[in-house]
Amino acid sequence: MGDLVGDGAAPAAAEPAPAAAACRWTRQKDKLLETLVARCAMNRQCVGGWDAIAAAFGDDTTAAQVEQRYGEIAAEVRRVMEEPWDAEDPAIAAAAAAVPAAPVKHAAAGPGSDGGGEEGKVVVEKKSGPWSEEEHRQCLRGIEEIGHGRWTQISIEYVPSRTPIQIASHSQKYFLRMAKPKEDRKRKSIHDTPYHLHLPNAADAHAHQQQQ
DNA sequence: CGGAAAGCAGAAACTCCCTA
DNA sequence: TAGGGAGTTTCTGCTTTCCG
Repeated sequence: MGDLVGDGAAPAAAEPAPAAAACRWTRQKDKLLETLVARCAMNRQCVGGWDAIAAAFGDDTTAAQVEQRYGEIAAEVRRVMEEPWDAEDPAIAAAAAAVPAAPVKHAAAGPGSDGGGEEGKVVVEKKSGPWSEEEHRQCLRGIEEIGHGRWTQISIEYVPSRTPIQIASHSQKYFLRMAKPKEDRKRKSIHDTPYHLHLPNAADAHAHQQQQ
């Protein structure tokens, strides 16, 4: 791995852009854009701004094109988040896929997992051990707002201190506990933390899990 | 267009820690 | 001290993407 995403495929370089305004956005470029923007957001600093991001593409993509494209993606995400949740709606699924993603998961990988020498790479420390109430609440919030099963996005946007695997595992335990009658809960746990989200999908998700 | 590879998510087993 | 709960790890299957 020598780059952020895309494996250095230089995606858009294959096809000459006829005009700057007609920049061709491939899925890979979108993903790279999301990653770069997320890096800026997570660092709370964006040295170079859109110019720097545009330069990172290594082709003739301009800062204006980058900004416009990100605006489109962000608008779509906002639209989805503001609408009533309907998991059946394919448009929502598509928009969810466009939510900015950062390469933070790599930070949780074992030693030597990064190729090394990647300057500026986002390194978010992933803690282990007991979950705090705040992490638990954020996790539930992520499940409620993004949806069950999108652990990677929940990790990025709601619980950056935990890896997607940790979140999946934690939610697995949570739903198992929720499935238990209260009288059977002999000990209190973090899962009993009073975050009263209605979790329309929580029960469904668990039922779904049980089916599979 | 078909096959191969990679990534992601689900499920379950294992281990450790804490509470009764 | 024993049992239960929580966190981690690993395996498996599915989906998506890339390459010939």
